[in-house]
Amino acid sequence: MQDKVMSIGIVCGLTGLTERQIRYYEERELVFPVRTKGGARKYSFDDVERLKEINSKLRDGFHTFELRKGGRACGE
Amino acid sequence: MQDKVMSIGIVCGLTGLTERQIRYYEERELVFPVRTKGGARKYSFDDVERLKEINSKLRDGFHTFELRKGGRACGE
DNA sequence: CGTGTAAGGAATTCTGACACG
DNA sequence: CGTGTAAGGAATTCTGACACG
Repeated sequence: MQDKVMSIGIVCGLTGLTERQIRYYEERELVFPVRTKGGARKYSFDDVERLKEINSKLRDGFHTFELRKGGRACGE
Repeated sequence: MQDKVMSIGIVCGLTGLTERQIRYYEERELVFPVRTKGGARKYSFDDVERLKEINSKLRDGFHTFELRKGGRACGE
């Protein structure tokens, strides 16, 4: 489930998020897709779950920097 | 594992096969990827295993029509 | 802050065909 | 038969920016 094999389009379908949101969460260092030679992002099923949780927390009022893993104990 | 989420490029990487081989196996009705709106093939991890086995059998001397599942026992 | 969009480019995938045999 | 390749087109994804607030 940790195989980074899905392109962003499929992830949008599985999460209901837009490409913009998914790329932004990466910019904020909340998810870490791998890149193909061509530069395309590849995600795992675990990433999909993580993305759904991130968006859920944001809708609950959290901020991206509060969701960064490895940080201090926040909204877990 | 049956989620059809991988594009052919990733499948090539996971199986070691070429796009040509993968598309040919579909043409011979050995694997059944789903299609995105744009027409791109999407495969599952199960498909990846199946593809590796197909290629293995072919290298053992079998022919594509002999690898079709639900083959002759069906009797049309 | 988190997300939408238009813009142009680059990488990916598609189909049908010719080739070898 | 099973697979390679060149060809042109269509769909996908990328980045950086402007916008709202």
